Amino acid sequence: MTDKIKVVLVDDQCLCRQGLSELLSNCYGFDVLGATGSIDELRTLLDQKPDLLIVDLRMKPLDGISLLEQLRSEGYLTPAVMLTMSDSEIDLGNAIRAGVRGYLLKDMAPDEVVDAIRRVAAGELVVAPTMTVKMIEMLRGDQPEQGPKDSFKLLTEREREILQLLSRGESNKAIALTLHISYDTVKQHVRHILNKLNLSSRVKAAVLFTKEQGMSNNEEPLTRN
Amino acid sequence: MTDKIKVVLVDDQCLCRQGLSELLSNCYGFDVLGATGSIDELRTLLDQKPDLLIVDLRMKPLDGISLLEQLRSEGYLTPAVMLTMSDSEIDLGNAIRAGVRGYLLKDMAPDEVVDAIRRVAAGELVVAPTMTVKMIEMLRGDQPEQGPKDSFKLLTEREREILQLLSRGESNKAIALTLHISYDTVKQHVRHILNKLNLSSRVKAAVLFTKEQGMSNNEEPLTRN
DNA sequence: AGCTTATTTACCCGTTTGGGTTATGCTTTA
DNA sequence: TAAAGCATAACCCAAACGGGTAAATAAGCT
Repeated sequence: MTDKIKVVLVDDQCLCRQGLSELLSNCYGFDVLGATGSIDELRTLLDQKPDLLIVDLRMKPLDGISLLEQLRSEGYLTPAVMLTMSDSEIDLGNAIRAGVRGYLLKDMAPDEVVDAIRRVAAGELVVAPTMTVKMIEMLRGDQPEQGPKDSFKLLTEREREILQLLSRGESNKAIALTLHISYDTVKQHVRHILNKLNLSSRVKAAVLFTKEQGMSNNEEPLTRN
Repeated sequence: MTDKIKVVLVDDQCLCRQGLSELLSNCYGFDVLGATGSIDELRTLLDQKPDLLIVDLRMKPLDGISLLEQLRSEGYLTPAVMLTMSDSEIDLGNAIRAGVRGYLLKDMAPDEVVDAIRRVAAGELVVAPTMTVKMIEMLRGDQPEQGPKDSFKLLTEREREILQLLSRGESNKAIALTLHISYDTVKQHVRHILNKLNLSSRVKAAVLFTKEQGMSNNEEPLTRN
């Protein structure tokens, strides 16, 4: 008989943490070393050499993927499963590229989750059934995905216009003045941009856009203020 | 006898605006069409076809240079004088590149200012005496300036490290976690970065850095959250 | 005539930023 | 030894931002 599977849960939402912790603790074969939303606490838990990390994707201030990348860069290579609410293929892609061994959805049935985790621990690579469809679409090149360039096509003309100003470092208020529209409208556009590009801050949007734009146009320097 | 010089003052600080307005109004040969800190009001003033704009550099939300660029792009080519507190050679450089006909300092003696404005209106290109030194230094290549690449040399190693994370879209809190230092320390570093690069927002810093970095390293995609 | 999408505006709320200031160790340089 | 620079940290405050929600108008498609 194999040893119990030692898992550590990382989620900044206390409820999910506790829920899954309960669930796994009551299942045969699991040893929940700890459940935390704090990186520092996570580090101490890692000393107990878990077999598997179960990580939430959307966390503040550091999302699951960045967290994993950081741990990897520090030498912690413990396999990880992403457990998240997001059914976005973009998130899935990012997670896979970050090397997770599983991508599970929080709305899966409890036993499905447990089963999936068990399979990952056994070495399988498990993706939530709902997501496999999206994976196939991605691979089939339905939307070649990958290239963020394509993401920009999702934006409307106006949104691209705003993204451009945003990428020049202009504040929402400044953009409003420039385009002669209200501050609230700009905010709304920015919200849409962030949603469509699946980003969470204007800085990321600006950087992404800048990279894609290429340094083709190096005209005006960024000005103070 | 020539007509009076029709000037429009643009400054978001009411005091300076009024002060200069008073000053010029009491001088022979000036016709102050208006003094405003609002862009909309400025537009209506422009209908009176001023001969000269006197613009402050540091204004919120749109700085003087951006403002000028915007006006230029709309077809208003009225000559402009920059009147500012900043004795930074970087600001001077930006202003000159933006095509201002004069760069004056707010701490110049009143009659000097008036005189300088008169000369600009007459077609001269006037730079505050204090600043000419800096101009010469710039030209002499003391710091070849220009290339923002050089600006980064002003940053310490730590600051560059933080700028890099900042340019990945990480929040101050996330950077703090990543580097295992306090949130306040990160803020302090960011402040220094913005000061040294003469920028006013992390977005500008991120974009600048991204452009300089070149898209050489396209590894990790920006992740949600 | 309905339906969808794009654009616009507004309000509320909590978090993040930017700026000012102060201060303590540590290293390097004058 | 003194001065200067760096990394660290803390506190305060006002402004900006991100997210949720709602809604009005216009244009286009079915």
